[in-house]
Amino acid sequence: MNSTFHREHNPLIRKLESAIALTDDERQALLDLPLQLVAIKADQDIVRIGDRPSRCCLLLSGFACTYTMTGEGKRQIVNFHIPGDIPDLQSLHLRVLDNSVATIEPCTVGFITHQALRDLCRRYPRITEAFWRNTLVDAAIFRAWMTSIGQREAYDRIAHLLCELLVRLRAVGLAEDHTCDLPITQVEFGNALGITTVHVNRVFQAMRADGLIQTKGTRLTIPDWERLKEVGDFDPTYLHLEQEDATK
Amino acid sequence: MNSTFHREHNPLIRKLESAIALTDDERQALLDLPLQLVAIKADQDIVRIGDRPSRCCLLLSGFACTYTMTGEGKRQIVNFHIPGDIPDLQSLHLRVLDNSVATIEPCTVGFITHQALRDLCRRYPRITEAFWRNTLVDAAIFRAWMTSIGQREAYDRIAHLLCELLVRLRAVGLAEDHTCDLPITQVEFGNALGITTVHVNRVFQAMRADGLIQTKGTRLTIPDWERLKEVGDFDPTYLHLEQEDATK
DNA sequence: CGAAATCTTGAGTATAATCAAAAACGGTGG
DNA sequence: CCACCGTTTTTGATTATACTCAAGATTTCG
Repeated sequence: MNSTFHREHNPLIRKLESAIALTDDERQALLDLPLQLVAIKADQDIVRIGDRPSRCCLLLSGFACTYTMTGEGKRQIVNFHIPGDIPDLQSLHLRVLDNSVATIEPCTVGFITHQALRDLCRRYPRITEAFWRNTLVDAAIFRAWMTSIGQREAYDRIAHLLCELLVRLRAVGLAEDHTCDLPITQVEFGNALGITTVHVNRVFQAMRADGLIQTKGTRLTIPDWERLKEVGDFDPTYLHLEQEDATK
Repeated sequence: MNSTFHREHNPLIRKLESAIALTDDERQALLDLPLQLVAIKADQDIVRIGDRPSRCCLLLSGFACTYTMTGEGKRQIVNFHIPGDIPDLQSLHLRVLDNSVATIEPCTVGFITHQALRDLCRRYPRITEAFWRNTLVDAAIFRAWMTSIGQREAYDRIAHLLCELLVRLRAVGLAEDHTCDLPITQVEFGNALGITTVHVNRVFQAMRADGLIQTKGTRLTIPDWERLKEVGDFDPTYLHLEQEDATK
């Protein structure tokens, strides 16, 4: 549980390298980061709103999500997380968490102390920039989701989210060209898109009937990527993936 | 137009100081930042989606907003900006802008080159942190808006936004306890909240009838702050204002 | 195999959208 | 100071997307 496995840092390093070229020193410093590895069951909070954490969590395997709750008990998922993400990186500079992070399926996470991250940032300003940049891409995703939730009808909204997830998964090698494993339930899609589960279900059926998506179990296949992109009004610019091939 | 007026930096310095205590050196470095002052008319884009800017804009006076457009031409405002904000600070690390920024009323902005900001950050890591923190607070605002748009009905959504705006304006000295000047039209409220102008209007009337708000011209008065907070399910934590008095 | 979670279906309803047009407001210039 | 024009706000009638509630089917997993 408390051991440090350097190889586990790979998803993070891969993600940082997609934005900036790391020197050997910088890569080594990242590999030397002490990680506390923890396996977490499905549907468990990793961190909770109101916490004042002294560490961040690096998602190493599995899907997770960031969410908030209204006073009436309604849940809004504001982002999904895939391996390589640090869902609570903002806690490095914001004392109190204004959201919770939960697993969607069984996950392994690596906890990194703020102290270790601060030392790393102090020594390697380019790593600071890369981390900062990551939080800026998250913010861009928030803007895109807000636009979808505020302005698009449910059908297009779902199409947009599916496009985003496929592109993000491809960027970390977790999806083939037009198919991927999505452990997200219809309840969770509803929580993310601001629509009820019942309506998510009806829209999914319509999309299947229209030949836009195919599902078996958690496996999602996109028969016609161009058409899905068009329906979802999807422009991947906001994901700021520098290697363009991932977004095609 | 191209002159440098040190006194104009004040809104930025005030904002940074609300989060971290600046040393004299740091404050002086901020005062020495070269600013290109520009006056901009109402309803003009300051920067536009797709741009690859080489400078950021510091809002010195007036209201502005960040927005995106869907392919169908619908507009989503994702944030309002008040003096002291740097609406496009993310362009320092994300090459392409994925949103536009526009004035809402006549504004004065100060353009700061990326070069100058990078030099400043290199020399003063704590200023880097303060800037990073600012972008993290913006992201927190995005999360809060997403929750509102996705989960709250129009009436509560408007109440929540009015609470946020009043608290933010108080934090920069632009509002008294329970009243402020809001140059935001009902069209713009609709664009920000994901509801139509017609519906915004009907909800405003209901809120006036319920004694939740009073308006004359652009002047907004909140007769019962506690009740508005309750209706809007407003918890100011996400604004991460360290001086708590502003949020009461 | 069996319980729990997830997905699906149906009927009735509500919040908010749409479309169209009128009233009020705010600033400008004669 | 008042007339005028564009913007913003307001009103009305109709429609639609999505919600609610409730229950049944299916899948998943221990």
